Amino acid sequence: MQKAPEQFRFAVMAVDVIVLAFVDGKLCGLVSEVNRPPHYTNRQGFLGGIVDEKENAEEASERILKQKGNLTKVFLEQLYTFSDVHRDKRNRVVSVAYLGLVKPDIASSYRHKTAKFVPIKELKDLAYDHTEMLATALRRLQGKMAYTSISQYLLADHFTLSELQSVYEIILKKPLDKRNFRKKILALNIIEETGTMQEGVKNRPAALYKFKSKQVTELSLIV
Amino acid sequence: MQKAPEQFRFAVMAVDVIVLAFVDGKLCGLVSEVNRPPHYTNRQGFLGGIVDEKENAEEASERILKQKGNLTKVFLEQLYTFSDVHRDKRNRVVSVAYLGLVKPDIASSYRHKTAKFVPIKELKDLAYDHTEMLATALRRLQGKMAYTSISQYLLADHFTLSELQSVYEIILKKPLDKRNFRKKILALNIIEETGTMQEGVKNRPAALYKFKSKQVTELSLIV
DNA sequence: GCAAAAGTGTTAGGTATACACCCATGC
DNA sequence: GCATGGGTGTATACCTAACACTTTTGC
Repeated sequence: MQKAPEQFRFAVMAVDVIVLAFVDGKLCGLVSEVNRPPHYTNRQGFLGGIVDEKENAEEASERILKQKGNLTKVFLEQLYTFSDVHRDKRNRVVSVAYLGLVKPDIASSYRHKTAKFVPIKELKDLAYDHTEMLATALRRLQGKMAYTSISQYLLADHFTLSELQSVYEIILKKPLDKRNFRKKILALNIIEETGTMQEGVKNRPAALYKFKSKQVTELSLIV
Repeated sequence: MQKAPEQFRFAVMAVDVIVLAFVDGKLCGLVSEVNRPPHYTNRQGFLGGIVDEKENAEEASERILKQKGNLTKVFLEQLYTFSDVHRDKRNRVVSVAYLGLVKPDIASSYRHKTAKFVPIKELKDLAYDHTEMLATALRRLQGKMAYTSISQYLLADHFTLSELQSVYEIILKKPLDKRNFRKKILALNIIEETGTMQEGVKNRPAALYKFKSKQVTELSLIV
């Protein structure tokens, strides 16, 4: 694929990935330190980078997660493209933002020399326009929780109904009635019992469930 | 704003606007002829163009609609960014696609030397990846119809309940019960009677309604 | 008076909500 | 035996869906 004439290429094409996951029951974002004086010093930002010649934006997101965070097989969904002229104070960069979701078993054992999961409540004053990106990601996640099975990417393959309910409660920011939640989610017929139980917990062990399909499916409203 | 070093700027940043409107009761898209041999000859495509140095993607969309279609004040919403390496066979172009909605009174009297509204059923084999863009736009519109007041951008300022119902039926592709539709839409409290009636129709004149707010508001489900 | 679209209520079935107690396990 | 979270059913209010006839106007 050839490049267009140089005079038409004003902008750098970048991607940023807002990777979210539950760690210790808290919703966290994957960030690393940003230090680009003079405009951005000692700030945190999501992982991102420049799209190269031979890849599309989603492929770039995957590559960058691997290179800058040693993460693979992350669920990705395109969020929004941020193109304001001054969104990066250094020079013109247009960024296609992706939402990334990681299962809690991966996230809680995640260790990396630069990137780490930080509770979203502590993510203030991020570099570039990443605070706005985070808000966009949370809005999208809230919306999708209500009518899709996207929650499966925030849970281990086997999970309890209480864990599933907790994901809903934290993302939707409202408490749900346990009996009604169970009735509803079981009626949707998207999860099933694995036949196994929790082990090594200090209270009554819960039954473990799994999603029937690994796809995100559209549903009549969950909440 | 300075440009980034040339070697990072692989792609051209473009926008394409999928402008939709009702003309004669049919949902139509605004297209013009595309003739870019050898890859694209005698095809139709949505209006689009290159984002320039001093504007963001939404501003570029507005400028291009004005320049290439003499259209202003179009409702715009960012749809999706198309970045496949070969989506434009000539050279690497990343396009931020926008959904544009135009009211039927504007669309039905629209005349332009190159652009025209064509029923979407006749829009086959569009240039570039514009067929995929159209599908994305229709999906988005369907989704938003169900839980927002976005339909206001597809209706004249004053409209009848039957016109409103027809917009829903055509976009959602299913017939709705007249009595139930009226009950539901009035209960949402987003429209009100203007106090005026249709004139010059050859049947019983209908009451005219208008939206209370010019914003797109989120609602509990309409359908 | 006929064609065309406007306008209008009721009923039945299903869904959502509110709510409290017993159970299994580890320590 | 106590602390912790797991698991379960019912009654009511509300909402949804199905359905047909009369009214107003132009011609």
